[in-house]
Amino acid sequence: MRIGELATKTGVSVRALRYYEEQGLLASERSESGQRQYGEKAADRVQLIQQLYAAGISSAAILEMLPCVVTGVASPPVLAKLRGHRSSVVKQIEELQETLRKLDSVIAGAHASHASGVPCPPA
Amino acid sequence: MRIGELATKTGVSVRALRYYEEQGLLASERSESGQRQYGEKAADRVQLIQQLYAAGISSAAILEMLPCVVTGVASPPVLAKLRGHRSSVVKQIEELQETLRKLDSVIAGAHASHASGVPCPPA
DNA sequence: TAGGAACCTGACATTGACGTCAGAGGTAGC
DNA sequence: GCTACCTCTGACGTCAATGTCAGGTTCCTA
Repeated sequence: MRIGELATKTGVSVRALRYYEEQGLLASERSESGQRQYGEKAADRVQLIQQLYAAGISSAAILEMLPCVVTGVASPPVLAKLRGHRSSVVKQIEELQETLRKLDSVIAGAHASHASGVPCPPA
Repeated sequence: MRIGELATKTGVSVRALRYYEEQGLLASERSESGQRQYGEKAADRVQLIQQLYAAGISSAAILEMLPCVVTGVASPPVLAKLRGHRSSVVKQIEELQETLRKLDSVIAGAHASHASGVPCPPA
């Protein structure tokens, strides 16, 4: 498929896909005329990239670990980095859960101002 | 306390603290000579701000919701936004958990390349 | 009271992941 | 072959949260 189709299929912009290629994260064949051609696996890879981005992992780090993640095989040094990322992801999850608790407590107690008219009472 | 102490206490840079004030997120008293003075509650607020930042919430949105989070009281329109943020936080957590599973499967299967010598086998 | 550390404001620089635009060429239905 | 849409490269713009620097003031300790 061409880049536009991959973009709509994955919900990622054309610009972003070209950026991924620029960073070495996403490969493409080229047609006679120079247009990018993607296979079916490309969509999965794009979503994987997005997922790693969402975990706060930089494109350089993703580049390093991507083949390992895809194949499920990594050497010890890379493995150490993967473990580092793992623990940072765990930490992020914990922090988000804490944030969630705070938001919930606000939401739960918020009925108190139904009639106040001000968006937030003064702190 | 002065800004440097708050910075070391919270692990947030002096520049960031001034930025928070600029955005209206963090108030300070000023000494006779114009230096910022913070009370004890400031450290908690800074950590709360960081937490919300980490949840991907913009400074404008934080500004809007911060008094509510602090006081535990919000009006219906703000409440709706809080719910929106809540669900985005939930989604983030789910995505991170999925990422975690993938990282774990790589880490679990990675012994296979102990002797290979290459950081990552070709995809 | 001297001098270095900490603070002030203001402004420009940086980083990463894109957005956007220009100008040119490719593709596909009619 | 016309037309509308898609794609190409290259380059500059953006945005948010800082970093960093300059030039000056304030604080604290010996």
